[in-house]
Amino acid sequence: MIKDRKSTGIHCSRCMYSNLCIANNLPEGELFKLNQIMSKMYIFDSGQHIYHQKQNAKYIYALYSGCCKEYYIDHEGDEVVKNFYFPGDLLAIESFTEQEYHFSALAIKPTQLCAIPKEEFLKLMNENESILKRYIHIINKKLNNDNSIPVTTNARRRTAAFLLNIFTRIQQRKREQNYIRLPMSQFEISNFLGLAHETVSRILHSFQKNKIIKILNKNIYIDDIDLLKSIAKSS
Amino acid sequence: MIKDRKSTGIHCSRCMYSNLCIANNLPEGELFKLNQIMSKMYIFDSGQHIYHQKQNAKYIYALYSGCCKEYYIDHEGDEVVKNFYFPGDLLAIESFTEQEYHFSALAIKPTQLCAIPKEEFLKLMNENESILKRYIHIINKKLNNDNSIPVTTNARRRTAAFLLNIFTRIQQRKREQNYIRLPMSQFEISNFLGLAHETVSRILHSFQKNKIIKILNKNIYIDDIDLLKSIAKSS
DNA sequence: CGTTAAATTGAGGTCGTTCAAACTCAGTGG
DNA sequence: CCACTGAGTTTGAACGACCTCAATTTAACG
Repeated sequence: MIKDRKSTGIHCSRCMYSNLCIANNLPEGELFKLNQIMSKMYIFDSGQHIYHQKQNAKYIYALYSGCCKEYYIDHEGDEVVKNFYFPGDLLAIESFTEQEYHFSALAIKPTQLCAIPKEEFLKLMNENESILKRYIHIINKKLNNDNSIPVTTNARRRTAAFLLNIFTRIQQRKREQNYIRLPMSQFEISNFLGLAHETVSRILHSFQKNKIIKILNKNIYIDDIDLLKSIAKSS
Repeated sequence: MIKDRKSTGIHCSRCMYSNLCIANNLPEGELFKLNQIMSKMYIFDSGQHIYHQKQNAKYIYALYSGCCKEYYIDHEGDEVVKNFYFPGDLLAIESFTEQEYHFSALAIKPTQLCAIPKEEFLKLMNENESILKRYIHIINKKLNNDNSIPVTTNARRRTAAFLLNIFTRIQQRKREQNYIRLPMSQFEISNFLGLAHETVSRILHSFQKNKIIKILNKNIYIDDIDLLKSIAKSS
């Protein structure tokens, strides 16, 4: 569903997550111009697609609320999850200078997104130094973080790194919370980590046995974050 | 060693690889300004460092000739190779908005680099739309290519994908060449692919046995690129 | 030509996968 | 309110890919 952004009352200056997003630290004039070009909100239910691979890419998106997964289907027909996105994250920036979206994006929670028209945004960057700097900074962070889970390590380490990554990102958004309500299934986690879903299940339960985490339905409580960190680092 | 770039006679307008680099398709005025800020050439022998992790990051670099590896040392003290770079490639862009370099870079061939001062370059991007567009395009390509070898696949597939990647990049630079002179050791390849170096050796020789490649010292001849491609795709 | 690094080859062990089956839980309809 | 359903998860067992360790051969370079 598409809504007029202004009618929703949503504005970067009132957004809880603007500090994570493009709007962070922008001078008032640039913030105003940025909101001018973001005229639309896209709203999706769980299970709905934001966009499909190879679809014409007119927008990038700032996630306002909810959660998405970005994925593609490989040659064997298996899903490969490239990333998960939370409020304040930008979607589709890897397709910014491309005609078509590289991946597909799907809402795994009810999700609202601010649509950023690429043409107008490029012009804004050209004319506003703070927006340019901010955008390049965001791309650079993506360049560094997307590689944060090493190419190859054992499954325990990958899984620990994943939990920490999600936990950190949720902590940044909601303060003082020692548990994660994982929005994605273990199957999706396994497709993200490149592991069998049985392996993910086994490792989560071995973490629980070692009193590192506690699993209650989809809630995961972090009991020993230091141990989790040491597992994520060392082999 | 550092040289004055002008004195070397090097200029984007005469560079064989400018089409791969920032200079691609720039209007003359922007090309001129770009060359104005690139006042220095950095020259290294094999085995010398371009920069070290955590070193103050004043420049990004355009590789003019030679070859580099980008790497870091993990918590176990093992080398993790993030990428290899060829003429026309940009180094250190992931540190563009950071104080310090994220990784270390080392010449694995005698190498010349055009140093691009970050501050001046940012100003250029702000004032010149073509340079901005071009740079964002380059970052986006990096974002997409760095993830081109899937998180997890079997060693055969990774190795095939690696050979194709290197082969394609060398083909782009030197026309009509059905062999690769690999500038990096099998040990470095294994550190890039996240495999044991013995595994890399075994797989290369299994490719040779299957008449996909021919290995002569460090030269690798591609005899059946279609088969190599199909290995890189399917599991 | 000699020294050292790089590559090859083999054997054994381990981690993660695959296949199969059982279980849990939320949602649906009777 | 309860049985049924199906997706998601758990658990077990066996296999196989890749790693590790060790020994040897080959290539690189002063």
